[in-house]
Amino acid sequence: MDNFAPHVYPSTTSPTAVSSHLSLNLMPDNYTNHHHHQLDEHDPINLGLLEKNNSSDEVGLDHVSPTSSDQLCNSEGNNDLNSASGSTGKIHIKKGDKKIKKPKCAFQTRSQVDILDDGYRWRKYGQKAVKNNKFPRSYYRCTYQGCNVKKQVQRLSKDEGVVVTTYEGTHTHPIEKSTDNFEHILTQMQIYSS
DNA sequence: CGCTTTTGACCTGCGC
DNA sequence: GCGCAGGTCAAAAGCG
Repeated sequence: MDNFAPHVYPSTTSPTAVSSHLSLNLMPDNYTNHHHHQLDEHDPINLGLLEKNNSSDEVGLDHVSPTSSDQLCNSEGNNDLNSASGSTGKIHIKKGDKKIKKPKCAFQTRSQVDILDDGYRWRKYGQKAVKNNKFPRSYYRCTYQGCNVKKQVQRLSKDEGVVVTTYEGTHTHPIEKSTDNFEHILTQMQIYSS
């Protein structure tokens, strides 16, 4: 994993705040109208998430205190979502090509359900067992034509109630469902967490 | 029938 | 160079 660590945004105990974070970060850059404070790398709480030199080379998510419930986002890098593996076949990145970093955001939420309806349509394309985690990590891709946004969903083994969703890239299209769905998400979260 | 999920194989990068 | 771990592909199965 030579990926840069995603920024993990603080998911809060307040569902409303979670909602706002989701709606903010799931929108493509050009849909983002407002800014909020992103935790920087000097934040001691997030160092564990941002540093890669841990015993586990996971993004460090397992090292996060579940109660801290963080949200990380790396918005630097290139937004060229089609460059990773443009054509079919097993070619991922051509040898010699410059590695292009995509923006990555990770959300840590406390929920019984792994898949949060964020308004986009996703197709699962893989699942892998993760070291030091008894739960597998699932890989999803946005099904919108031409949109190469990916996300990973993983449950923490240290706290089964915590789900980490990592978004990679930015959507090239508007959200497909009403953002009212966030209300539903939050309702679900509240139901399950009670 | 078309779309999604499952799952094993394959590829790549990194550390030793 | 080798082994490990993460990420992706693609065929088959499942489902509405």
